[in-house]
Amino acid sequence: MDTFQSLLAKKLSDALARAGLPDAGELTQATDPRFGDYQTNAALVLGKQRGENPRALAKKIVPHLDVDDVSEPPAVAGAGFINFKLRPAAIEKQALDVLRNGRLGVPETESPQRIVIDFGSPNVAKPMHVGHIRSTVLGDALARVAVFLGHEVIRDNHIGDWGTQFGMVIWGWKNLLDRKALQRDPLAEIVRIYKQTNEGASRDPEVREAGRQELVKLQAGDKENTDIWNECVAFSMQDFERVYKLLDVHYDLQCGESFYHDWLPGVVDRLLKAGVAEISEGAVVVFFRDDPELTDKPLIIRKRDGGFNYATTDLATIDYRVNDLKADAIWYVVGAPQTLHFKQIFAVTRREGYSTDLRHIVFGSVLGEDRKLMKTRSGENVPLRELLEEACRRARKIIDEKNPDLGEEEKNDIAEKIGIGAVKYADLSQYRTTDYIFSWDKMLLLHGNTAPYLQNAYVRIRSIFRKAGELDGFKLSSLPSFKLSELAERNLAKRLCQFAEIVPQVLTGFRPNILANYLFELANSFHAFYESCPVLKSDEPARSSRLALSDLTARVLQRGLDLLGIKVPERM
RNA sequence: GCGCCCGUAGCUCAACUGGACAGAGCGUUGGCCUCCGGAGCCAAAGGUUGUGGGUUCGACCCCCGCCGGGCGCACCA
Repeated sequence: MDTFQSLLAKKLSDALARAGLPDAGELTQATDPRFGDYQTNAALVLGKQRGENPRALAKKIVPHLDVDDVSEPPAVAGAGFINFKLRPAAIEKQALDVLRNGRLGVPETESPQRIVIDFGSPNVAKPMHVGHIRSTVLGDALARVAVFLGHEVIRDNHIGDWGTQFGMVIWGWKNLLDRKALQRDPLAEIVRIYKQTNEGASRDPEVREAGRQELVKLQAGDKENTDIWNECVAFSMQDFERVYKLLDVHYDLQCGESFYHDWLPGVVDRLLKAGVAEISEGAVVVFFRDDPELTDKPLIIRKRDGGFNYATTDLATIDYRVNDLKADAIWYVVGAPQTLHFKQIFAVTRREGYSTDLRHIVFGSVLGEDRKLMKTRSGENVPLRELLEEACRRARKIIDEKNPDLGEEEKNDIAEKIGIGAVKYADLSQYRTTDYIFSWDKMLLLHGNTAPYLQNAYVRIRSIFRKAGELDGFKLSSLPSFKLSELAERNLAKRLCQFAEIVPQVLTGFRPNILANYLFELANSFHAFYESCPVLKSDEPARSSRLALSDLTARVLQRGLDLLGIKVPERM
């Protein structure tokens, strides 16, 4: 089905053709309600192209616009904008179409792709910390939106399970391990031995060398070291899984760096043979002499000592994703510090002739209240699991105050939905590339642009329907058409119709925050409607129409929040 | 030194990638509960978009120069 936007855009194209003008400009939601509901700058763009007066062009276009069924007569305004104001009858009809449409009117993409999304990527032998939250939450949301729009998505957790740190971990395991501590809290013990070994290595060259030897043995396939490595990976994965369960994040694939280990020599050989890479100062290096930005930034793919680094691994990973997984696109949801790295990697693959659509989706950092990278008091990274559990605890405390009569089990369930939702929403509602300051108080606020505010709007609607069921056994299947007599009703209905216009935009520019902002405005519109239009106490046909409007709001809220990976409670 | 990102109300952030008088929330001030959940609604005050130029019908957005902050630049991932 068409949205208002796509419908008006088509009608605009037709009108331009009839007026003997080329297609130009765009048709968008109005920037301000006083201009109407939709607007086009076609006349302005054409005016510039042809050196003609924009207002005169607009006046020439308007008579050719056949929009009588949806819009009041279009008006020329300002420098040459053409404004459209929707007719109430058109809103009623469109809202009904959306209500009956299983996808809430959201169109499927016309060019479905197979997309590998690389996000999360924690390191083994370290707990996940706040630094991982944006990648994980953002990547998951983008995956959900892409799936909903009809793409085939492979969520891949590129776990850091093969770094040089393993030499240290294995040496520590053999020399410092406390078995009892390992049983109590495996990951904490692994972190302890790693840190202690690291400190030892920085003082004592012999320890460092011993660690290096353990790494060499591991990479050569030594049985004992491989077993230790496997155990460390398994313990880490347990920690990750707990976090993923809390976050409701799931992967289709968890191919860590170790997965690509055997292919690295082949990658280097191939690039050497193809003349893409060359030997320089004993290392194998790719130079980008024709690229002014990278000309003085060579990429090492084999170190002087013969070892490979993560650039090599990333190249092998692209091979796998393109050749075996048949990816049309690969999205890397990875922090901004790696911008240069990905530019280099992408440049290499272009030189090799890959046509895959590679995107580095950067994001800003999570800062503490002091505007520095968020750390604990002692300067450590904040473990993600503890942060999430704290969010749930704080949510639980609020529920105890607001709604003490709920059962224990339900309270915990709600607390999890609110606490986790608040953390995710604080992240996703922000523009992707800006750093943001993590604040418990602001995040769990019950009003303002927060997850609890949106969840509350949903809960109020559910409450209406519980009551409706008690009163007269109301059933949604018997819905009549919309009758939107009040301004607040029409505003809400228009907003609901816009969901279909907003969702596809999330992927152009990878901006879940526009969906978050839309949902916030939707909740605003609903609350305004709720205040001024009684639902259950009104007479027919308004009553049924308002119930339908409420139902549709609940469904859009639920679906929209689901696309952000946020759950809604029935009560809170 | 070179490159990338950032600077918007007291605070935290938007602004649909060049559109109309730069919008929200928090906080502040003032209203609204005989009414479906007040975890709500309505309203007011608050701005030279870091700064100086430029491009054009039109600039928070693009270009150039400053100021201030963050990050990255050959063998860590």
